[in-house]
Amino acid sequence: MNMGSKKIQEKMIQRADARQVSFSKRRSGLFKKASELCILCAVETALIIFSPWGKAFSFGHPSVAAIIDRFGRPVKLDAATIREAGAHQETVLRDLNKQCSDILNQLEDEKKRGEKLKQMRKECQGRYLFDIPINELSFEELLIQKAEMEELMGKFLKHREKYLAQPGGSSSVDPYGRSVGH
Amino acid sequence: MNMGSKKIQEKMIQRADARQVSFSKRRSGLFKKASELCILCAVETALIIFSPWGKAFSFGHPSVAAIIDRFGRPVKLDAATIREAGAHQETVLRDLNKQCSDILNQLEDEKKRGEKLKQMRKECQGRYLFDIPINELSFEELLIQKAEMEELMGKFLKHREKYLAQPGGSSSVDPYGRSVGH
DNA sequence: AACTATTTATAAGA
DNA sequence: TTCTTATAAATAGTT
Repeated sequence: MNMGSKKIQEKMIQRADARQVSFSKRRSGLFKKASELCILCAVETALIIFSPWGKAFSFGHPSVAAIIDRFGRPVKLDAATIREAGAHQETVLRDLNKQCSDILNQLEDEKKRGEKLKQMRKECQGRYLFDIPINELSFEELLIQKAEMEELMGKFLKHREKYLAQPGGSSSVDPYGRSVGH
Repeated sequence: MNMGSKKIQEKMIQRADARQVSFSKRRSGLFKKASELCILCAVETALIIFSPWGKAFSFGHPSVAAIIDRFGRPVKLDAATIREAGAHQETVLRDLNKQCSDILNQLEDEKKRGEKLKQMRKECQGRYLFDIPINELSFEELLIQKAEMEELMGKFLKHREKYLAQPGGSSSVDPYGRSVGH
């Protein structure tokens, strides 16, 4: 029987290979949850994970450094701070959250698009198997494929641009040059 | 219809009250996941969340400060705090971490225990309704109950042992005295 | 990496 | 707020 996600464990997973796999899965799950929390609830979050081999994985919204900075400062909750926060935070967070949202959405789109491409490739192979070479695809079909490829490339570039332009959110490299885990 | 956990959202929850509730739930879920990751996969993790009102919630194994330190940034602790905490801080945090871990895992046990107790009470009531007072439970039944209690206690002790043998856990209080959210 | 049986998380509703 | 419940999401073991 496939045990599925069997009852929650309460101690270290003993088998090293299973532990490594679980680490991968759970790490990615944790990053996803953290990202969702930021987006859904308009909060700021930093998450740092050190693998057993000392590799750091991090996520930060708006950035790990910003959160750590803020964390290292004594909590300031005077009237002025509250006013200030009330006036600007909602707006700023809304913007950042939207950017984050967009990226997540685009990720979904890219996934779908990837599936489409895979499907298309499969169909081409299918044609070939039925003795209809790819180069006999109709001109219209080729145009459509070209347009789709271009759209895909465009989206990808746009996505990259946005990512690079963005000050925080989930970055692919943090201020210390470590890679990010999701 | 109860919508349950409807399809994942991709943007900020609009209604403030729902957002607050979701924040509570997801924050606690995130802390739980982080704690599980630490325990199951033997890794070190720090998680900091700032609510929209500036309140910090943190989790760290072995401690938030240790992780931030390791992450490559000097922890901003003022001299007074450091002197005050002195050589014992790490140890104290470790203990607190352990306690927190224990609580998480004991929650499950306690739930079970509660169910069992409820069941037992129900059975007793049933007996009473049939005019068989509790104190007339057969000797065998009492023995069984005693054995069950002992099994529970044994489980609890074993569980505790396991944790004490373990080097770290999750923290309930950070170096700045902020409360932890789970 | 993909699958799937299960467990866990959680959005609404009471 | 806490509990319940329907449903979505995560994930351990398998292939």
